[in-house]
Amino acid sequence: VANPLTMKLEQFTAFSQEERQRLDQLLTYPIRTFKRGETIIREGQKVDNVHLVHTGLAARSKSLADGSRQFMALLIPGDLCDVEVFILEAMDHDIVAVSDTSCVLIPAKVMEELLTQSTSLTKAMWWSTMTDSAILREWIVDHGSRDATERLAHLFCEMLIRYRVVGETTDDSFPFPLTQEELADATGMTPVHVNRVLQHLRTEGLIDLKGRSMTILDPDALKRVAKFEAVYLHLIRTARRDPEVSGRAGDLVPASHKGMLSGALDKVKASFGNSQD
Amino acid sequence: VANPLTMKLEQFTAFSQEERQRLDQLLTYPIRTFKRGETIIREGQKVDNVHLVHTGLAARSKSLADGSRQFMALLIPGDLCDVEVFILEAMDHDIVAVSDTSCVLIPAKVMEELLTQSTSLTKAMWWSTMTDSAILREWIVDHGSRDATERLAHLFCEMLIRYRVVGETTDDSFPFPLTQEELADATGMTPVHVNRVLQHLRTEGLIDLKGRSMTILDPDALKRVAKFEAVYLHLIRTARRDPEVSGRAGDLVPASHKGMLSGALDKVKASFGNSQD
DNA sequence: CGTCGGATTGAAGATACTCAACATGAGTGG
DNA sequence: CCACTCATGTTGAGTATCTTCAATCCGACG
Repeated sequence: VANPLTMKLEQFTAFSQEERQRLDQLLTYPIRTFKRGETIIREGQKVDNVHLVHTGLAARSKSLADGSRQFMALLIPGDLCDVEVFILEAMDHDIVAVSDTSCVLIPAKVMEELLTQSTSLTKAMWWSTMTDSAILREWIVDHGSRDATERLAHLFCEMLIRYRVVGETTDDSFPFPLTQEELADATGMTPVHVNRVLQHLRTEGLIDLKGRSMTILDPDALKRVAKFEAVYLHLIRTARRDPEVSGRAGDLVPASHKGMLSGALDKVKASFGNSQD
Repeated sequence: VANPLTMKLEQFTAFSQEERQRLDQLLTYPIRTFKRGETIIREGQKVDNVHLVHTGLAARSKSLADGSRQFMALLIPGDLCDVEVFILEAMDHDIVAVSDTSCVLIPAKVMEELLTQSTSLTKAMWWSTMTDSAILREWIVDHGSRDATERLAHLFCEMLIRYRVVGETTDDSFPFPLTQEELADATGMTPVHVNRVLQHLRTEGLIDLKGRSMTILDPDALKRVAKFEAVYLHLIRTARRDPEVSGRAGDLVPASHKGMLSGALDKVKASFGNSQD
C-alpha cells in the first residue's frame, strides 16, 4: 500500500530516494484502529505519539455545553492529528473517528528527528500545516459567507481534491462515510436541512451520494455552485514541476491567479476538472 | 515602547536576556504605515518581508465574487501576518488595515535565522502559529454553533485576553476600531443585525462600546453568555510558571481542565476575571 | 421478522436578512 | 460659522433561510 503522507507531501516537493524511504518507514510503527464513533484523542489529553491517519476518516471536533457538536476539520489518510504535541500542553479539542479508522502511532521523537534532519522534509511538513490553516480559514468563509448549498458543494469540491491527492479517488468518486448528521456537524447546519440540500444537489445532477460513496457527477458545475477556488489548497508548486500530478487534465489555477506564479504556467495541470474561468 | 511580540511569546516561555534582546532588535527594521482601509498584503502577492503588526488592527480577509467580504482573523500588535512566506508561493487571502496600522518589515532572512538559532524562540514561534490555528478553529465553532449574541460576546472575550497579553488593556477596556460593518465581516452577520445585537449586549450591561474603545463591564457575565472557555488560547504554561502573568487574579483554567496540566495548579492566575466553573 | 440507525418528509416558527429610510457626528469647504 | 458631505450608526417592516419537533420510511443485520 502506498503511503498517503508521501503522496500528499509530494504535491509540494519532489523527494530524494532517501527522503521517500524515510517517510515510508513511518508506516512500520504500530497501527491502532478505532471503531466508527470512537474518540481517537480527547480534549485535554497529553499525547506522546503523533497520530497519522492511515485509513478511514476522522474529524477534529468540539462538543459544546448544550450538546451540540462542531467539526473543525476532516482528516483523511495522510493527515496528521496532533503536531501540536511537541509544543502545547494538551489538545484543545477531540479527534473522533467518523468511519472505522486506523492511525499510525509515530513516536514523538521519531517525528522530531524527521523534522530536523532533512530540510526538504521539514519544509514539506511546514507546507502541510500551512495548508491545514488555509483550509481552516476557508471553512470560516464557508460558514460565514456561503449559504447551505454553497457550503456543502464547497466541502465536496475540497474533499474530491484532497482524496485525489492521496490517490483514493476513482474518476470523480471518493469514500464518503459521513452521515447526514455528521455532515451537519461539519457545516454548522441541521441534519434536516442537510438532507434537503443534498436532495437539491442530487436533482440538479451534481452529485451522486449513496452507500458511503460520493460521486461528483458534474465537477465544473459543482465548482460553480460552490464558488470554489482551489488556490487555498496550495497545490501549485508540484503542478508546475510535474504536469502529471494526478492524471487528469485541467487547469487548477484560475487565470486571475496566474500572476501568483513566478515561472511559466503553460503546463500546469491539476486535479479539478477543466476550468475555464 | 515595549515589544508586543515579546510580550506575547513570553506567555509561553521565559526568555533569556539574549533572546529577549534578539526579539527586541526586530523593532529596528523599517516600519511601514497603512491608512485605515488600505490593503497591507494582497491575495496572490509574493512577499519577501515578514509583516509584524506593531500598532493598530489588521484583518485576514477574503472577498467573494458577490462582493461580500469575510474576515478570518484579527491581527493585533505582536501578530505576524505572513509566516507563510517561507513556504508558500503566495498569499491566498488579503491582509487589510482595519485602523491606521504600522507594521515592522522583517527581512525573511532575519526571520529565518531567528527561527533556527534559538530553540527557545523556535518553539515560541511554533506555539504562536499553533495558537493561531486554535483561534481559527474556535472561529469555526463561533460561526457554526453559536448564535449572533454568543458569537459577538465570544469575540469580545477573545479580544480582551489577547489585548491584555500584549499590554494594551486598561482594566477591562481595549482599543476597538472595528465599525459595525467590519464586525459583520468578522462574524458572518449583517451590519444591521450586528447593530441590534450590540444594543442588546449594551442594555444587558455587559459591554460599553463607543468611540473606538470597548469596555467589558461584566467579564464573567459576558463569558457566560459567550460560553467562553479560554483553553484554546493556550496561555497555560506561563500561567504555571509565573502567577503574575497579567496582574489580575482569576483562574483561567476551568476545573474540568485541570487534569491537562502535569504539575500543581494552585497558583495559576490568568487574565480573565474570576472564574468559578 | 423485528429492531435500529439513518434518511426523508411535513408543518410551524425563529433567527437573521433585505431593503430602505432616517439620525448622528466628524470633517470640509465656502 | 454654517452648509454640505460622507461615513457610520439606528430603526422599521417584510421576508427568507434555516431550525425545531415530529412522524414516517428504508435498508442492513441479527
